[in-house]
Amino acid sequence: MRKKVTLKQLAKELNLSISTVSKSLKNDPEISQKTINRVHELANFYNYKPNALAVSLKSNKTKTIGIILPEILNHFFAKALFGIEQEASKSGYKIVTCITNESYKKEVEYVEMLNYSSVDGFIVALSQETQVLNKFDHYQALKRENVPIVMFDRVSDEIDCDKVIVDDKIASKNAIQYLIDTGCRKIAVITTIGDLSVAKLRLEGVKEATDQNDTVSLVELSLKDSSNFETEIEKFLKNNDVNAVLGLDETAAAVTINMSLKLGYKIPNDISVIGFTDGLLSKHSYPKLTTVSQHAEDLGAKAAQILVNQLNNFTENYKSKTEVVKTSLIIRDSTN
Amino acid sequence: MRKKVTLKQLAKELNLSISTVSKSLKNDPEISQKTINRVHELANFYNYKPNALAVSLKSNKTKTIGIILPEILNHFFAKALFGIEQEASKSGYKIVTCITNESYKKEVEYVEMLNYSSVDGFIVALSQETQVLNKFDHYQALKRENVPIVMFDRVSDEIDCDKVIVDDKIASKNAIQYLIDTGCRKIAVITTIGDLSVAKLRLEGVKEATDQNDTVSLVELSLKDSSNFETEIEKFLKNNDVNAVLGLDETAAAVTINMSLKLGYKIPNDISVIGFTDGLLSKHSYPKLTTVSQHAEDLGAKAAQILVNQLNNFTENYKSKTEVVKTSLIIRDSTN
DNA sequence: CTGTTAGCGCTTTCAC
DNA sequence: GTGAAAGCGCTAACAG
Repeated sequence: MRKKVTLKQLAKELNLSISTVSKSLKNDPEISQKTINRVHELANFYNYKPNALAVSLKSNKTKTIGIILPEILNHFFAKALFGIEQEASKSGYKIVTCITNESYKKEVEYVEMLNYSSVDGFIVALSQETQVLNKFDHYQALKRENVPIVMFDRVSDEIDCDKVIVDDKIASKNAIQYLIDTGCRKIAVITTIGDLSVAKLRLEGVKEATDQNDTVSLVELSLKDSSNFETEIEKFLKNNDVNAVLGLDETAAAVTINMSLKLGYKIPNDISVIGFTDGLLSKHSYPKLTTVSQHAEDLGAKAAQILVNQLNNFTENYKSKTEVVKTSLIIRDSTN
Repeated sequence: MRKKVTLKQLAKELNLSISTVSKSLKNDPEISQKTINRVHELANFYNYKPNALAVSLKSNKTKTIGIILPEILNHFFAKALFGIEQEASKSGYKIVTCITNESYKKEVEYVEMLNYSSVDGFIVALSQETQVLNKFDHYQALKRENVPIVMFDRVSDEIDCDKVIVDDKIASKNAIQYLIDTGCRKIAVITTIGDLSVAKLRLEGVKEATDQNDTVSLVELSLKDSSNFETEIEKFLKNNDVNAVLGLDETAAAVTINMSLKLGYKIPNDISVIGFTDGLLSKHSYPKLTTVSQHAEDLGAKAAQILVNQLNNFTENYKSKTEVVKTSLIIRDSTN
């Protein structure tokens, strides 16, 4: 078993002191060029790398970012994680990923654990339960210790930190407007995530669009986790003769498509469907689903960028901002 | 800015030595109950938690597992990651996730970085490029340092370590057999991942099944990353009058379904489709896709379990094993 | 029972 | 130019 080389061993072998070796490796001008060369040579030979743990203990920096996600099987968060990882690794940061499964308790545990593992900062998307309970002591604790936090997508006004969100309200307003413009008059809004902040914003956008237009009628269906989405949506579609559906989340949109097909409706001739989604569903579904793309990767990358920036230019009195990433309505032609 | 409390500060405030405080916190029987109580009280008051970095530096254990994944947008790996995270966190391990984007160079960099960050062990799925180049020095280096590695799904015979794989060969054999049993005689095999070890195994299974049955004819389509999958598959389906397709990966299967529908084929009446996939595609597609489920979560969980086990019972001479997780053919009735 | 000491691997100040 | 020494926060062997 070959162990990792330490400064001590290099020093011994070179008949130098540890501090001289350390300085040489940093090309400190104090040290003679000759010594520097000798040290580098041996260090290369042994493929010396400083022990990150020791460096961290000394510097109080770990070059590690803690990531708190509610889920990972949801493609939106997988994409966001990808964006985060790409951006973080560019700046030499590692990411420690924790998945709360939408549980408040797990979220608290993870935040504490990562904090005691001395991550340099956090990127967080709140769990559903946390948003419902509205309890954020675990983040306030971080703030007190001046640990930078960047929240994305699932955020809360009660925490003063940088945030990266999507323009949900405008996006859903635009989506509805698009449906209206293409001639839809009876529009349904279906969601399986009514509890979340994002769903509320999206609904506001819907209201704004329809309020300006009294020839349009609106029906809503909000499904709980416990219900059978397929059955409920099928029933809903049968009972409400709508000519368009806006799915506020990917599941709602996908199930709507499938149930429409099952009922023999032609898309988009009989019924138009738009979904909030970044998933494969929409990419590979047939007929193609028109979607509000949330640019999850950008969202994640942006969050990482902001955090890394903060970590690199630490300032005592920092004023936090909220960055809004624009969505886009991706219209996919189903005849293609 | 409130900083974290250290043993030193507790000791000072209690007029005790650091070591007495340290022992008290561990309820060392050497220490008087009274002292123990005093210490615990103050520690609770300050919400003391040992500095993980210092503990790691001392113990040479970080309670951290390095995860090397080729991608994360692929649902299979997202599920595997989920399984890993769940299992690891059960045992108090954190995971540091790195995504190679199928690049050999990035893989090497990440492995080295994580190793110098002193992760306790690795869970790896090889990148495509690494499998093609067949270069594994970065893992041999770990082996020399006795760092445990568990590989899953994308593995190599050239590295002696624990492996968790899926019974790809048997699975595809069974899938083909199922198609034959349900009356298919002209069967196509389509893949977009021809380079990977798993694809090769799956193809072997196909051959075994068809070799035993000379009334069955087989056509193959292997697509490169560069080609336009949709166009190619559509053309292929038009030119080959097959009555069944086995997609060796999710993309192949999904695109096949879509193109079949586009061409007006009824599934499964005109054409049967089975796909190797664990994705949402199959879950939400309509008509339902019959799939070979690779139990990605189980795969990840198993890998984590094996690694944690090794980490907890370190033995100098360990004989590595390969664990095979069974797939299952999930037959989804499209009329339902 | 409690305290002293050394050491994990590194950085950095201050002497020589 | 080089080295000794202190210290990051913790553990553990050893003394008292």
